[in-house]
Amino acid sequence: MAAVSIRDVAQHAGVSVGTVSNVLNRPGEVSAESVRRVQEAIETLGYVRNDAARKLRAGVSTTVGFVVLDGQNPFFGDVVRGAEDEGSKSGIAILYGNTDEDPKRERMYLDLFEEQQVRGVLISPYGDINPRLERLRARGIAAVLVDRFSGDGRFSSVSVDSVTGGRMAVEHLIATGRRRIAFVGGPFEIRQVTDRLAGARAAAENAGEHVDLEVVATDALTVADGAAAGARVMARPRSERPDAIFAANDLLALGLLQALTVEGRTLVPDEIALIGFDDISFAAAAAVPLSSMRQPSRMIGRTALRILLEETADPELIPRQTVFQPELVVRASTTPRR
Amino acid sequence: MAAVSIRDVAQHAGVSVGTVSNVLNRPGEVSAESVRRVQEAIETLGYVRNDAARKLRAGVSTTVGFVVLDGQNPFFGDVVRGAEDEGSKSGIAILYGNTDEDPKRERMYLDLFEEQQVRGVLISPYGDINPRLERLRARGIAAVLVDRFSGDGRFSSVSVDSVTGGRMAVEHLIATGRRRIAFVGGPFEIRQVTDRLAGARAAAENAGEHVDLEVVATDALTVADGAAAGARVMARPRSERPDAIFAANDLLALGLLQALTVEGRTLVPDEIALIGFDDISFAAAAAVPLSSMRQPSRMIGRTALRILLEETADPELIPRQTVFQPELVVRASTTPRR
DNA sequence: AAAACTTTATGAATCGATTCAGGCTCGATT
DNA sequence: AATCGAGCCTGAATCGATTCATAAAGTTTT
Repeated sequence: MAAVSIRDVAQHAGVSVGTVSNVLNRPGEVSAESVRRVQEAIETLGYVRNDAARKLRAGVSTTVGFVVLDGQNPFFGDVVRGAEDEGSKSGIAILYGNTDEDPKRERMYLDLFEEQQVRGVLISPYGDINPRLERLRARGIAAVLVDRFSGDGRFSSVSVDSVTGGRMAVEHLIATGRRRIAFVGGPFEIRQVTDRLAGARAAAENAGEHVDLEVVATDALTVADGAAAGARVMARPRSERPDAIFAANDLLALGLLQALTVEGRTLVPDEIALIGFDDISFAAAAAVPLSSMRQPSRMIGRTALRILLEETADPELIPRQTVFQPELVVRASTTPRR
Repeated sequence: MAAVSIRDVAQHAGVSVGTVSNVLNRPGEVSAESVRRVQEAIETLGYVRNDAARKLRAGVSTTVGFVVLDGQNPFFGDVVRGAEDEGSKSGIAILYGNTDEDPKRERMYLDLFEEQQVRGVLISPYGDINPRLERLRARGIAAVLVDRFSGDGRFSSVSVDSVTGGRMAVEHLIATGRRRIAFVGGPFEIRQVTDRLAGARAAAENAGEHVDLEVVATDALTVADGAAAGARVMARPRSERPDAIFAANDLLALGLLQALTVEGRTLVPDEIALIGFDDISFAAAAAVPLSSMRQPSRMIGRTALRILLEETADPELIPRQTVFQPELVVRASTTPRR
């Protein structure tokens, strides 16, 4: 418990505590000699700033909270990594919370972050979270929505156009000759899921000819749920199966891929084409390399954190919506071997 | 900035600040009436405890730092998730830092966590980190090594027996008839890598007959490095290639799997058997389902956090090493189709 | 040489929760 | 009636960094 405080440093350097604080925070206003002496004292005593005291007095925090929908999903791993990179430029650390699509956990983490008085919150929300975020804002804690468009414009957001992404995915399936398409995804409390489905519907309706679009609902966006959905599809007689599946994310798609096999032979892509969403790094390495809608995940994280810091620096800023466009990545899972 | 402090609550409830604090921290010593009034005041004013002030005065923190070697690796995602689960039981949040095998970043995060005066630190270290951790300990911050055995017993650790894992993996390769084995992994600053190699060497030496074991070094444990290593192997004449590869982790193995193809046909497992380490959830969904050494990743995280909390509660505790055994998971990548 | 600035340093007040020595009430004990 | 103790409450002191009004020293201007 060798608690070395700023007072000890001041004493050792033969200056006042105010001067030490100035060396730490605005070295320009201190003489070179004092800076040298203080720095030497810091060195020899092994002084480390007490962030709690700093936060208490100055009201500034060096942590940002990040509430993530699904920590297991490499997509969010990449997003967090982007935020982390951007944060480390300015000494910001990430307080991390994984909700696993559970509103209770979501609330818990927001409470925790409020107690911590984080500088701001990045959140990929489950359901409607605005009232809770408004309250944080009233306390001076900004929030930026990640991977979710802020419909009412009350908060800044960084997202990918999921509707367009859904449309592009299904257009691709139609272009490669598929007509009986299934959308696999859920729960529908997650906005990205409904958006991707909406885009898929639009594509099906605007196709020149008739296209079936059925919805296979899942409880969560995981590999296991994908496999379960795939098993349900496989349980049907062959003629009633879709000839293409658009999965709401790559985890579901990888699960589906595992399930869509008969006697060791996969039905993908010949009988059933399969496309996912996110283009996580494992999509390319899948049993059948997976076509997917790529999101610039790392850039989403970087951008979200940058906007958050800008907004906390200047609270006058008006919320702004940043929307990236997804990119179609075609691989074997939608390319029939002739 | 409606900063509601304990003072406001006290005033509203008509009691002193001391009483409010007591209601918050030891409600048993306060009359039922006071508890009621204070709670009502907290409710109506929307009071939230200021963790910075609490930390400053009481010296207790509700955050734990977690320094992770590679945030992109789903294995660590699982470990973090385990720690998070265990922490949320007692209102502990995770401050997250990803070093990406960079000692500078590792130091940066430890500095940051020290400033934050976290309750303790979980770390999967790169290279030798003991002196730095000793310093944290002197400051009252405990540390538990994750996924790394603490050789000198100075700190508690939770890990998997990597030597045994390496041995089991190579024994499996030998048992399925392979004799020219390559170990792909690096950098050797990472203890797990050297341990797995040591295990592999032991297996090769103790095999009844002669077994070749070559080492193909990589710069990092990523899919990209695995692919690069695979390309180097493929550049050799066919007769000089190994007939089995043990990759230091699954990311490398997945990269290798991508590289080990000739004209669209994979050499795995017929010409080259391939086994990884970690059994991340994507191993099963790979192009050729990947054999791997499974680690109980989530349990590692839970256990590490539990031990950390126990140690911070009672500093007298002696460091202890928890070692789980890995489990061989055989899939197609080491099972030759006859 | 006096006046007017600059530059730099000082140290007390402050942030909000916790702690703890001391005080008050009221019923029980002597 | 005096004393004691239990139960509860009070409020000042405290944690460590920052801030800011004030002062001291040094430099330039008149």
